[in-house]
Amino acid sequence: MTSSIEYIEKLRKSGLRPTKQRIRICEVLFNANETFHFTINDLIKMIETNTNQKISLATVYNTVHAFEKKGYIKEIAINSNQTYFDTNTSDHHHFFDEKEKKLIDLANEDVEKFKIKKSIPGKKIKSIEVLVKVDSDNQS
Amino acid sequence: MTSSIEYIEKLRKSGLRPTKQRIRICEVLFNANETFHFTINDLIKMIETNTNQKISLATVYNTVHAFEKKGYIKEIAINSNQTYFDTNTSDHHHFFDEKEKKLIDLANEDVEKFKIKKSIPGKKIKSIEVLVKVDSDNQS
DNA sequence: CTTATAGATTAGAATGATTATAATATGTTA
DNA sequence: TAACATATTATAATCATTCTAATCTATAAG
Repeated sequence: MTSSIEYIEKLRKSGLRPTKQRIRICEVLFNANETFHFTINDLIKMIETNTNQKISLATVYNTVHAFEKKGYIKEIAINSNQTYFDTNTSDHHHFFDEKEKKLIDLANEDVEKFKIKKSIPGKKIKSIEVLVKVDSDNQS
Repeated sequence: MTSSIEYIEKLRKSGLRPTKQRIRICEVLFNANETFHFTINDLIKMIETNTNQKISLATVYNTVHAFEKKGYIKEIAINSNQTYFDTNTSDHHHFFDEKEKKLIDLANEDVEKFKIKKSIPGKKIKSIEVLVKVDSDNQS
């Protein structure tokens, strides 16, 4: 459990005004014991849990994008009609079950190190993401 | 250049009726010298080039999904508001320039082989996709 | 060659995530 | 405390994608 005072500090330090809404979103995202994946909709449901405070949809989008820009959360590259985010900002990868639309962390240590042997002139690598799509074992 | 007769065969063989629209889409997708990446919108523009034939948006979506299911094209896992497809169905990876929304092929040979050291009970691996996000060299 | 019909195409409406707008509220600095 | 830049909000707008249900067509059977 991190107190809201620390979130206020955190927000201020990165140039984001510590508003009620942002602090609440910090609590929801960063008080959990483990990191997790979420969509905007998931987040809204979590925000509304144990609170009668409601946060406008627009604010949730704005805040999530602001947090992403500051590196507090990461967007995950998958094909889905909804955007998935991850509170685990460390370097790691994912399994994705397309049927259940479920993401599972794949630690960096669980992927053998590999190098990209090609480069693009004028461009530099920002990130490398491995997405392992999985399917149920029992094929019908 | 593949003649439309071959596309008719190809479609019939996979249980898809060879309609004017599907044949035209085959021509656009598979007559090119090199494989390429496209969105539905790109495809519509290509279809309308050099032809006065118009294909309904719904048909383009239906056909693209049918072709994907048959394995003629592949969907690429990236974060974008639009879905990207690839006429290169072989095992390979991608660079992605988020600013320019541009995909570049990354051949399998250009990625060092690596193993996934973790598995998920009851699930089996369907595909492994590496996405290398790139950025302009000259940072402002 | 006709006909019957399952499957395909179509225009347009519906959906749903995301973004824009512009009015109101609030944190911060002087 | 005032002034102002920034944030929040409800709502509308956007835009890709999917749905609908009417019309059309490839094809298999007679």
